[in-house]
Amino acid sequence: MVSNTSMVDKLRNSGRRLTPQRRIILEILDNTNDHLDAEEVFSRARQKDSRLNLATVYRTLGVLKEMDLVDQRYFARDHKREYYERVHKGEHYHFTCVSCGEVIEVKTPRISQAKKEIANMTGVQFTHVCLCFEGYCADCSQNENG
Amino acid sequence: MVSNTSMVDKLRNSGRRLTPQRRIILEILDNTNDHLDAEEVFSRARQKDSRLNLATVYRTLGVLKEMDLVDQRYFARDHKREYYERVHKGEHYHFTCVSCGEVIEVKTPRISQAKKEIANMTGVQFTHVCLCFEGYCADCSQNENG
DNA sequence: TTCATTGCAAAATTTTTGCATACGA
DNA sequence: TCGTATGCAAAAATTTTGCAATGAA
Repeated sequence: MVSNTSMVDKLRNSGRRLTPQRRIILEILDNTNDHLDAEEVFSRARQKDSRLNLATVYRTLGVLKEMDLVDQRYFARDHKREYYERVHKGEHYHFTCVSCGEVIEVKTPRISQAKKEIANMTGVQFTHVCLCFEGYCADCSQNENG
Repeated sequence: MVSNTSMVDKLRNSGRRLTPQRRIILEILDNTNDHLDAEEVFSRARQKDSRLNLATVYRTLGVLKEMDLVDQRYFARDHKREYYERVHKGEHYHFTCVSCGEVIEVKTPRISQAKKEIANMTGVQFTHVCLCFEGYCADCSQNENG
């Protein structure tokens, strides 16, 4: 299953254990392009192990995030809910259509450019950027309004 | 009291009422440069009217946001908590120091540049961008690490 | 007078935590 | 074996909602 090996090693090398529950959650995240929230991960994981608990999902996602194996993001539509995705994709951001709810991944060099410039001018040092775009996707733009 | 008049007019013109509670909340937001969350607005408002309710604060902030009188933002430190500020400032974003918690306002043309480019390339139409920067401020950068 | 708004309390939502038990290394 | 991880249930934290009462226009 994909490059699970390195993930497994990372887990083990950090003194953590690879439990069946974690294996299930890792596999779910590895084999989807969707952006999942904890509840959705939970519901998919439950199909493989009906005793798996929501708290375990939260704890596992926390561990994976801490190890930089997954990114935790927010989307515009429901900003308070956390979504997770594997980190192997390059730098990218998300655009959420307020009409149909579609999430589009967008790439732009402007953000890291902004970071560099701000860092130079102010002396700050970035560790993280959280960015979400919101608006109408191309389809909804045409169909709904001008 | 600053440009309260226009705000008051806007409220009234939209068929809404200017209650004492709203007057208090408007005044608080108008006379501070701090970034306040609902709880903080509530606590300041309570000093002027001890019967004012937290639900009223949330409802009022919702109304003001809907009317574009205040911006609702998220900061890096506690991303789930909503903060509010008057909109009369120009386009700007926030950098939160993960070490000392300071919030710095930053300006950059790169974001609207990114929006234009993305819009041109994909046909999407932006309504909103939520962005927060996180890292070490200049002081903490020097004192803590390299 | 009328309908938007308030206060209050209760609910909703999402995430976290305590603790005894289970199990991976 | 030993300490990390799990399940469960209960708590936490933030925001929303129902409803009767209030009060701005």
